[in-house]
Amino acid sequence: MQNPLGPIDRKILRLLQHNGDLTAAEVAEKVELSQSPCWRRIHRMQEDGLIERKVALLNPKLLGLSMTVFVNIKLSAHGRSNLEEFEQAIVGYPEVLECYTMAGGSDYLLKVVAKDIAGYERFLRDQLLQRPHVQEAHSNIAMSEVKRTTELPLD
Amino acid sequence: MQNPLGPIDRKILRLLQHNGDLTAAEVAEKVELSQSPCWRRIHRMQEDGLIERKVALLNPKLLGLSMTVFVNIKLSAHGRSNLEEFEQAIVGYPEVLECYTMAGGSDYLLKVVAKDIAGYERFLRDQLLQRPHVQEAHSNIAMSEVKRTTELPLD
DNA sequence: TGTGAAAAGGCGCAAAC
DNA sequence: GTTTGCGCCTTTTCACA
Repeated sequence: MQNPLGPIDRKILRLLQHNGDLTAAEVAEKVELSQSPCWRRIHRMQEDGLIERKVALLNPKLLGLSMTVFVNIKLSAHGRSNLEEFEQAIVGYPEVLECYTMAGGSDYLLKVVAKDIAGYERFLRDQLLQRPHVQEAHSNIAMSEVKRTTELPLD
Repeated sequence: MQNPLGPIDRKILRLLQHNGDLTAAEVAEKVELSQSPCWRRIHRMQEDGLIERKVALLNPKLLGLSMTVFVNIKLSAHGRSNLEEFEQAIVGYPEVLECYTMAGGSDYLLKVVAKDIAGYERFLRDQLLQRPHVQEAHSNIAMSEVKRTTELPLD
């Protein structure tokens, strides 16, 4: 892997993380390069894992997923196996989009989506709170979305 | 727009939000359909906005973005224009990936990425805290990532 | 690294059934 | 929804500066 990312590569990445449908030729045009080297750069960055994959982004509202909730979880037992078991379960829940271990007050922060309050409560009551060693779960409900992007800063 | 999403469409979406490189033919094969109707379904869902767009997902670690911070913001003045001005600024910051208005304690929740503590502090001190009417900013630092996906639940 | 060209096959898209 | 087909375009490679 060839690390120090040049300005051209940055530009390519910026384009691609905004529109994954762009072909090598289209990208080449926008970065003022010819096809081949542009294609090679893209290809290399994919192999390096810098470009992880391409995905289709869906519209949550149109799918009826109008709720986003951030949940702070605290466990009552912090043995290695307890943590691992909890984390594995989390990965398996499709309604949990993100999960981080946190410094400070709570052990985990989860980002959860649901259709509505009822749907969220069902997930909370029947799934999350049923897990062993879950001591606290503080739900913070998002009322509206100001910004949501997958584009990382490239400066 | 043709609303009640059938099980085949769901399956298509599930595939596409996992791998956006799949061609209509490949999707068709996996959902046991022939090319054309599959292509038409995908095309329709794009026009309907259900499939918003395709993007390349980059690896934050390899870009040196090893920090994720969730920031709770409280404003001191909640006039319409203050809120709008703040939100516009937020949208303009590339290091802010997500921002929601929250029910409860704080006004906004931001998800911010940075290279390291120093980089984050610079953003906090020089950008966020410099904005008018920002009263409080509580930073919650993510230590490790258990799960991170853009795939929405489709059940 | 860059440029230009070229082969081959795949893909989008539409028509007819 | 199916099968068929056309033609463009994309990807991928090579020789060369």
